Amino acid sequence: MLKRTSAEDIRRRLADKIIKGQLAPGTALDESVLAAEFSVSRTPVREALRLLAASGLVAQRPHAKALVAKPDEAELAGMFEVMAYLEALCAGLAAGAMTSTEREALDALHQEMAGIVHFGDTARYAEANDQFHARIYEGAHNAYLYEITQSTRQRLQPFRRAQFSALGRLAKSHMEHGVIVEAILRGDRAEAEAAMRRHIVIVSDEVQRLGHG
Amino acid sequence: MLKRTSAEDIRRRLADKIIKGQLAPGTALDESVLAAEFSVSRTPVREALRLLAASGLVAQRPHAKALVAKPDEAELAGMFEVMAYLEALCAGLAAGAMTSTEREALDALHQEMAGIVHFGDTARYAEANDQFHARIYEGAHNAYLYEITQSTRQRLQPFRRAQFSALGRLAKSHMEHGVIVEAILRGDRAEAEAAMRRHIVIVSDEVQRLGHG
DNA sequence: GATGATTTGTACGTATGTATA
DNA sequence: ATATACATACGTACAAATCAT
Repeated sequence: MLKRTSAEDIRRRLADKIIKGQLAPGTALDESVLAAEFSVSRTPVREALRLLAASGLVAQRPHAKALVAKPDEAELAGMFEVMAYLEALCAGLAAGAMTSTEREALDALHQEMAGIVHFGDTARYAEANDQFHARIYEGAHNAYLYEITQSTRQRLQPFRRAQFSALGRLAKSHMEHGVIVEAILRGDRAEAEAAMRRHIVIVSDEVQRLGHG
Repeated sequence: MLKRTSAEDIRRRLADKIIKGQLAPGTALDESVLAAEFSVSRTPVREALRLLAASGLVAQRPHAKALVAKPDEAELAGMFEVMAYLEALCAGLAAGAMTSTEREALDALHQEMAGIVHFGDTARYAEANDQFHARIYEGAHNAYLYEITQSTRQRLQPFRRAQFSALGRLAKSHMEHGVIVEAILRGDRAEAEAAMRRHIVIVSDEVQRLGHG
């Protein structure tokens, strides 16, 4: 899927900015401005915006400026609900399908994250957390499931950014991971699924609580 | 999401052709040829192809012609696995969330399909079948779930086309639907989920059996 | 393996539709 | 409400890269 085109490059850079919160939901994306910013013509910018719209990060209407997607409360709740189910499915399948190498790598990463928690490095934890979940998605050994789960995660990322700032959330998150890892390592599909589901529901609740406050 | 642009129009028409099998998996899509066919320039055609690539119906590589997507056996199996899970999730949620109006409409459609089965009209049944499943997706009252389930269904459509040609499949399909409808009508989430899952697994097996020859 | 024909990728200009004064 | 300004949608020309020969 790698495309060495300017359009693909711009797509990736814009997606990064949206995911990292440098472009807040609701922000207007002017083609000419972006073209100047990236030193290209409007054509590849247009194509990048189209792709972002297709993946749901951007909302487009004919003849109107593209906006960074801004789902309302209900839409967000629905997406988090689906996210919980998808991640749970990944964890359950991973418990049954992961190779021993993958299981060891997951366990190693989990141990490593204990150290990050200890130092309270939220930025590094957030990064490792993405990797942790990605490894479980991969572990399900289902390319399509990986694709849609990762895509859903990306789409929700702008709204989960501050989650680890909450007091004690880092340590709790790591403990929840521990239950998931244990279940996956012993091949307990049902418990892996249930534990992941609980984990994501907690994250969703936390995020939506913060969103309201 | 409605776009009155030539690009969106072309996207829809191409998607239709792919879904209906008029453009077989693996077929090359030449931008200039399509432009001539639709009496427009290459620009809107390119954008349509980009959107189709994003939704997974076509595969694009830089500087190479776009091809109608042709997943291999393993990818197809993975997609069907996810499909079963997503549809089951929809059915389960629908059992709990549908309004009485929606329940009645679903039941009415199911009854109507009994007549279609009786006449053995496979084309009409296929159409009604899409509607049947779509109503259940809607009934889950989750816009995002609707979106990805429908998208997955579309992506699989080219590979499920001949399913109702199999002897007796029409009647069996309708019976399986009956179990699902009954569970949804009485609000039995677990059974609705399980019944839908069984239904999709049967369809998947049937399709993949036919695919092998 | 190199070269030419063909096709995609990008730039830019015009037309069309939207939004604001 | 009408008109003006402005951004997007589309068409066309050229550049770059692929793949067939």
